[in-house]
Amino acid sequence: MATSEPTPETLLLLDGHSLAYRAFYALPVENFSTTTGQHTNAVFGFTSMLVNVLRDEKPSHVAVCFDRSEPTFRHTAYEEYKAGRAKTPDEFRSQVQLICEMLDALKITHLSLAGYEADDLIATLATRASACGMRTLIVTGDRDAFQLVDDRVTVLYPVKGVSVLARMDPEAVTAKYGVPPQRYRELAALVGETSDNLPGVPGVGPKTAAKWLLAHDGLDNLVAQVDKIKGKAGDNLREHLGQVLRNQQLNKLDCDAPVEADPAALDIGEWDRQEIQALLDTLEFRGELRDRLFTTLTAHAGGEESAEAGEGFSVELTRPEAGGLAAWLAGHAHAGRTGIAVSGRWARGTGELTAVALAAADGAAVHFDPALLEPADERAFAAWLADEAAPKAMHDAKGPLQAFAARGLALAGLTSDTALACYLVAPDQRSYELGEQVLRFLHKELREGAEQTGQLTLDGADEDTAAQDLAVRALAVLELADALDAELAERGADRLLHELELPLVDILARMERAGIAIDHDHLANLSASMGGQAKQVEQGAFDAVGHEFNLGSPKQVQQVLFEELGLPRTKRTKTGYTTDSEALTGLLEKNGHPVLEHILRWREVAKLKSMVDSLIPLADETGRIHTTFNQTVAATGRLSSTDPNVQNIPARTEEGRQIRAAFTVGQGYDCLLTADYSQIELRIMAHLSGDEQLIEAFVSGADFHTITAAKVFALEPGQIGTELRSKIKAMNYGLAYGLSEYGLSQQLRITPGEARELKEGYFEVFGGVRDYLASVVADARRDGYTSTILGRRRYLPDLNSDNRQRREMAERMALNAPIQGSAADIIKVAMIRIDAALREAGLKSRMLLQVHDELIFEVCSAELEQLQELVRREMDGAYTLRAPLAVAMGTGRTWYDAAH
DNA sequence: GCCCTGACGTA
DNA sequence: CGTACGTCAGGGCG
Repeated sequence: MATSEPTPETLLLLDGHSLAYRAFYALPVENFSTTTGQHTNAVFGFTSMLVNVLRDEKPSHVAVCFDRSEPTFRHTAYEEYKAGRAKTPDEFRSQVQLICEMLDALKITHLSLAGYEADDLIATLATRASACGMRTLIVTGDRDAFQLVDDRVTVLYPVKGVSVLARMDPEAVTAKYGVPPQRYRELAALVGETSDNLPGVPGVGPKTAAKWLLAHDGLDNLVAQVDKIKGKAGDNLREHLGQVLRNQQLNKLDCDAPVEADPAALDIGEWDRQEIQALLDTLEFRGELRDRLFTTLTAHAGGEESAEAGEGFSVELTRPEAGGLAAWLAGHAHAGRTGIAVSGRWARGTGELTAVALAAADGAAVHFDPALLEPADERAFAAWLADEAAPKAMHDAKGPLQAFAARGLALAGLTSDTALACYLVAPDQRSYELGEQVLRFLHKELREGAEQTGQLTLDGADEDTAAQDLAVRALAVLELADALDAELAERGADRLLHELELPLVDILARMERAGIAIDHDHLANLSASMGGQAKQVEQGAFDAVGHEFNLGSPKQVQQVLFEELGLPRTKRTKTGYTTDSEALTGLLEKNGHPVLEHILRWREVAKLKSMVDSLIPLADETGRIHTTFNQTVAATGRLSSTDPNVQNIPARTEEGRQIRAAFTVGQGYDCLLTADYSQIELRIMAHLSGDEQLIEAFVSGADFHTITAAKVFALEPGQIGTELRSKIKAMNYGLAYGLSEYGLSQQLRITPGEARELKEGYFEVFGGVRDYLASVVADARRDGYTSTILGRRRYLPDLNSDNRQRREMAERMALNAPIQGSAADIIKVAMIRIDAALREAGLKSRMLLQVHDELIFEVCSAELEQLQELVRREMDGAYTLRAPLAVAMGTGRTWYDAAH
């Protein structure tokens, strides 16, 4: 297909089911599934065909027609119509809904009509379009549509996979079938259609049928002269004549179906890029797949996103001589905001710069190596960079900030970080790569020079290209920042960026730079002792089964447990049967095979040992480790931590907690202080629900789970034993996660009926919580997103999925996101307040780590009391909840000792 | 070497 | 069939 000129007034009609079915069988389903098990091969294939046709044919009007489940006149006329068809696979049916969502997002009309097949709707619309002078293109895998082909109507028929379409115009139909399109129905009636359960004349294929139709000038005459047909085929024709006439009646498409839509009204609307992004996210179309789809969509679909060639970023790049940078800064970098892009490396609280590009609002750009600057330029750059009054934009600034800091440069005046802004707009994305966001929000391609020329160049030219690319990135960041400011203002998230996430960037950078001291000897001792235990336990496992095997291999463990020892099979996983600790503990209780204990114990020790061993080499020359906090990965608004992850250091068991004893106070300081919010998520749930009983339980100040249990069971708090308390504790926490009755019953080892009673009893007392939780989901379903107390949104399009698994998953996310997200908001506010207060007070003590609801400080003992008072004040005051925030603190030489 | 899976650590 | 993460080891693929 090579049509490239736009053809005005072309109507594109697609047969939704037919094409989706093609895609479903053409694309291997195992390559197209989401983590929730939703298959997406049909969605992908259909969308891919759609965008290809949009790109190649540039229609002015589009509609997609779908079949309905109700019987049609064909079923009434012939009971066996389409009988014997294999039942539509479930994996297919759930995808049709997704295709409709995709079409909704693309603002493409889709329609269906009870009693009619998609083909009839297509025939009707095509007929109407012809009548008003439009051309029609029909994309379908159903050959019946060939009867519609004429000078104005063309069928595009998929011949291979989802990418090759045959263009069936009158000539092509005639060439393929030997009869013109208007005779195609007659041919099909003779030959039959297996998929519709319409048998034809035995022994008669398209060749014979065409020969007959040509020789007798059509089916009517053929029927009239049926006695003259010779041979076995002739006998068969006479014998099956009724069937042929019936086929002809049934394969006629209805050109006058009561379709409301008018072809002229099917023009392509402006589509919503947020919606498309969100949908591509939930479909988990990523990597090459997503790029291809989205690039095709953005570049060619009729929406607002066309990235037009040659309309990219034009920069006036200068590479300053000595003294030139100072002059450039004076001339360009004060009036408006300046975009900054850097290249270099950064990790673990430090980094190095290899190049910096600055782009000013006037299109002027400058590129330089900060290591090669003249002293005057260096001073000018440092002063400008640290100037709060010179506004700047960067994309993912924290890493570059570390690299600046390593050169002694400080950055102030950051008025946008475009990665953070994108995160606030769409927190569910897995990547915020600059090029993607530029395409999405600016509808431009961030073409890198190397890609553009596609050839190897000499070193000097490479350098120029790299400089040009970096300057383009700086300009792109600048433009993106403006676009995102508007985007954020629209959804009321501008304060979230400017007052929360942006101020946090530098705080996190300093926490990363500070790192935390590690007691190497303690870790080495732990490693040795755990290594010894692991060996011993491993040997015990070998003795118990009579041979060696790899305890770290779930596959080998399955082999040993279920095949060799014949233990009862556990819950299925994708590839076999689970050997997780819950399942093995269950087996142990039932069966008690000694190897089970060894496996469980070995896993415990091996896990801890590997954590210890991974920490040791991360210490720098001063014995501190420096995590990296990621501010844009958790969809709820939390931070995450990597290399190492300091947010999953063991706390549950005494043995695990020993690792915390290796996190210790460093030189120049006297102890660590930990401060955490007690039950912050439950307090938020109480606050958001406004449930007076739950709020009262917190205000009373006594043990929360005991008080709530007393209320539920109508007892005195003193009468609540551990069992009742733990039941209600599970309820309290479960609610915030969207726990089901089944899940609750599993956890408490009670029957689902008892879990139901427990839940009902709970809601009798805490009805406000029930109402709140219900309204969260209902509101989110209506609005498309949830919100935290500070207005942080999470978009959950799956709330309207017709796939139960996906929908229920989205409902649990909707229940949890405002609670977990509000907690994240609050501790971020607290960190900013604490940081400001520390500076204000001129304290040397400093914040080192954040673990979701806990902050860890390194303290000078002379400042301890002042610090405690300050931290408590700022954490308590971070937000006013109706169930007031409560902070618990502890101090000690190590993280272990500072527990409280 | 890369990617996925299962398992498991935290809040 | 309870949310949010990151890491590790094994194992399949190229």
